[in-house]
Amino acid sequence: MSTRPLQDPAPDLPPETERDAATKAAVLAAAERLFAVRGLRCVSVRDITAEAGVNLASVNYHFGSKDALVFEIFRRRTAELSRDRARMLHEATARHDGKPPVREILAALMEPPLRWSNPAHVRRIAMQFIIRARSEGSEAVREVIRTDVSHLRPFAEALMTALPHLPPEEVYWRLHFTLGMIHNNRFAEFDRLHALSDGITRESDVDALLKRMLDFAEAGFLR
Amino acid sequence: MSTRPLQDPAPDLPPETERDAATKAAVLAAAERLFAVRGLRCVSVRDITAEAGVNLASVNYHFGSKDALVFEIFRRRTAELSRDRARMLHEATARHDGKPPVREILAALMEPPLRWSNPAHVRRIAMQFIIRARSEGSEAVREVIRTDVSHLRPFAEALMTALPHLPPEEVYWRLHFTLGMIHNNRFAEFDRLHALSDGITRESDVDALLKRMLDFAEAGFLR
DNA sequence: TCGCTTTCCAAACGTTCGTTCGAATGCCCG
DNA sequence: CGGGCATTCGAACGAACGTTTGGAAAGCGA
Repeated sequence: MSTRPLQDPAPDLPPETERDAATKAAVLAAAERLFAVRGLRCVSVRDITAEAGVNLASVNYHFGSKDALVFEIFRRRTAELSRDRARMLHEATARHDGKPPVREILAALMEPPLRWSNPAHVRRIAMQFIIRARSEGSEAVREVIRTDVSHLRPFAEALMTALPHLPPEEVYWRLHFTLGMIHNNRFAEFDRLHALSDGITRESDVDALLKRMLDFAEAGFLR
Repeated sequence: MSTRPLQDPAPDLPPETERDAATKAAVLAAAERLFAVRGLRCVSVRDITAEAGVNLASVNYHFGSKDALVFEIFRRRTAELSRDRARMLHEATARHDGKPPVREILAALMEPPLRWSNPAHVRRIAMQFIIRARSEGSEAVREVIRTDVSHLRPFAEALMTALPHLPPEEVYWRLHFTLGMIHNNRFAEFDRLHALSDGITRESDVDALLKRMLDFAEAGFLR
């Protein structure tokens, strides 16, 4: 941890090994926020630098290109999310002598992104950005999503340990279905659900939603 | 069925009440194909008109704008998909004296988009376009997705009839999870699953995938 | 203070895009 | 045959974009 001053708009984005670079921090924070709210396509480099109060050329100077900036934020945030998930899985593993039950494995997968999505959470914007980048990102982003599955491996293995009678192929498919459930928690989908149910579904209750998702997915795994 | 000539590149897109308008048909077919393959953003009006062999101004003349063209294709295709689903639900309802079991309701929801995705299916490109438009579409497209839930109503009601003991709220949420599973069947997600499982998962087997999805979702509903 | 490197800045560049316009063309009906 | 209308065409417009550039400013070790 370097001697970085506590700044309000960008409290934690650029920790790494950089020396100072307040400009870089401002760009990262502004870009993440704007991308999360408006979408990657509808935010220009000019919007970002204006919001951050820095020069137009800053993005290309510090990050190389707009796509590289998106990639950088995406890399940082997904790494952090994966760390949260891995920590929860690790704790569950420790609690159950190396063999956590299915429900706790699934909870480690679901809870971090769900908590991040909570309006009160510090990572709410970050979560929204991740969701945006997943579907609107450049080829490089999609490449990472497609090929980097290292963070999912421990979950697949834990599930196979918890379900030794189940063929691995089956475990992988059900994990795929579960990820689909998780990735579907976007604003537009919640709105649609809200319209369908005439408003009786309230996604703001994170704990209730988590319980529901766990019930559904656990039943699918254990059936 | 009108006396429409069998034309190769656009066999069925523009049936409606138009008189001739081969140009419109060519634009629709070319646009759908290009959008599906490259994405909405990476296809210009020039690409479309060049592919269709028509003048650049044709898109704006016949459809008003590029976004309106996207919306038109999306509207046609989703309407057709909804018709397929409704037909399956109707048949299931008829088979079971007005009270189809959960599994058949879910099958009516899952099977059409899954079949369309099959490489051999006529609607493969259309399905890929729908998926693209769902995430990359304009505000108008997203508005329709968010607010038009009329096609889902019969499914929600059928599920509530099949599960009278379950609170409606619970039914809506589980339907939401099921839709998440369905929407997650994109190329990128299959590739990721492929990478994670070292290639033992083969999404090309539609029937096996459908059975797996039904097993998973049915267990979640009946648990 | 000097010299060097890093960072910042204003301005512009060059490209791509969706859209528009006016004339030309084809087509149908009287 | 001819007038009227829908369609097609080539061409250009104007705006928005990501990126580049060359010089000014600032940080910093010696």
